[in-house]
Amino acid sequence: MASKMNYRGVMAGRRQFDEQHTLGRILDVFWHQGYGATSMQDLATATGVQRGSLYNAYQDKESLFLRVFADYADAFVADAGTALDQPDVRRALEDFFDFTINSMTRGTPARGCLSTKTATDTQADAEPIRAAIRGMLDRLEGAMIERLSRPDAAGRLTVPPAEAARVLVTMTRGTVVMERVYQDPERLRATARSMITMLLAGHREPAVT
Amino acid sequence: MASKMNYRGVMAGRRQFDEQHTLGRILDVFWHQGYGATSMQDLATATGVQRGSLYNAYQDKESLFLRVFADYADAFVADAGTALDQPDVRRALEDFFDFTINSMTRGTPARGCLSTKTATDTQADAEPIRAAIRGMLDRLEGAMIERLSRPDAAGRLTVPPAEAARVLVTMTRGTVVMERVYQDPERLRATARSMITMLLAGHREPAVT
DNA sequence: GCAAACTTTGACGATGGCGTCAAAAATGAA
DNA sequence: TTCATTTTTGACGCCATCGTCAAAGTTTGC
Repeated sequence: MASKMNYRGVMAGRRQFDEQHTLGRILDVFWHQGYGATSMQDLATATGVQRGSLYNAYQDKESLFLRVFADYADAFVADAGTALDQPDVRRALEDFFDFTINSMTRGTPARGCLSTKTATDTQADAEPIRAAIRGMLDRLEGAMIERLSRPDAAGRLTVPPAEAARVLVTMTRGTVVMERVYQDPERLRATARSMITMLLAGHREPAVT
Repeated sequence: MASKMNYRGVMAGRRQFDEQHTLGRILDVFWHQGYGATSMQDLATATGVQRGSLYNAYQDKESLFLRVFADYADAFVADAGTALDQPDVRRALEDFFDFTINSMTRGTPARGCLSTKTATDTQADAEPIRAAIRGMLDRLEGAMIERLSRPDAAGRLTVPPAEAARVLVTMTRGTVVMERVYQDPERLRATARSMITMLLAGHREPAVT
């Protein structure tokens, strides 16, 4: 039952580390430091798992990144979809931007946005990584199109839903960059509100309840 | 007159390299590789100037970056201002986005946007660097506010000039990220046109001549 | 109970980065 | 002419990273 250790303190045979916990830590390190600036040693230190064990379990840094990025992307898209699922369009879009802004300003120092950091990281230009980011943004755009196509939104937009969705997704990427530069969440929210006003400037603005 | 070489091939006494040419090369390397991923050795190799000479002339990597970034920012803001200086607002904004898109898609592979790469580079988080980026974006925003405040624009905007300027600058940053991910300049231009339509959706759209 | 498969560990050599330094030589001012 | 200044060069020591590997031990299946 109880694991024994050999003369070097080695326990072996089955995986010794809690995978969920370890992957969570690893996501955190990538998120804060960025893909390119993170070494396998950084991950080993942060998790308490030896470098060799990580190589053994996950092949290499790229595979490990893709593994944790998938979890990150799933959670992000799901939460964004939840935020968008509001009866009032303006409210839905505000919640959407609030979610993205809160996500990137969390942590000390603020961790920023993993997908954007990775997208602009010259050391993360492998095709599988870029494909993963594309996949996430495509899903995000899809969720946005769905929301903007609902009856309550359609008549109020200054451009068609598909165009609007692309603008909004692009805008969230810009917001991420501005966060890095100005470190001012309130400023980001204000800019997001301006964006929403532009989008909904078209027609019949309902009274705010 | 003619420089002589010592037994090691050394020429010394005055600066041996063409500073303009060297700084141009260095800007290019930073632009393509990003600040964090660029080593002093990379710069030495790219310019043909020895590592020690670069240290001697420019102190360290950060100072060198700030030096070439200043030139880059000056040129970028000036060219953006030129693009904005069109009689028709829509045309001005289209030219503005065309300029930024052309700037980032130039080169093979496309070099992207230096300020955005740097803003999201975790290894470029020193305050002087962040201040330099802020300075450039502030100037860009200023030029945009100026253009949007002209009589021909004021009446057509769906939000006030200062708000619109901030949205548009943020949008250019987002465009940069989308370029990295999708590598499709035409897509970027289409998104920019949608953005402009949203902004100008307010009132009296003049006939296109 | 035995053998095969798996995990952990520490070490290996190669590579490359960093910032510094002294030697060598050319320049320009006194 | 002389001498202080400047520039270039190659080498220095230190440290981190990389991917791999064999040894050791545990677990599982037979």
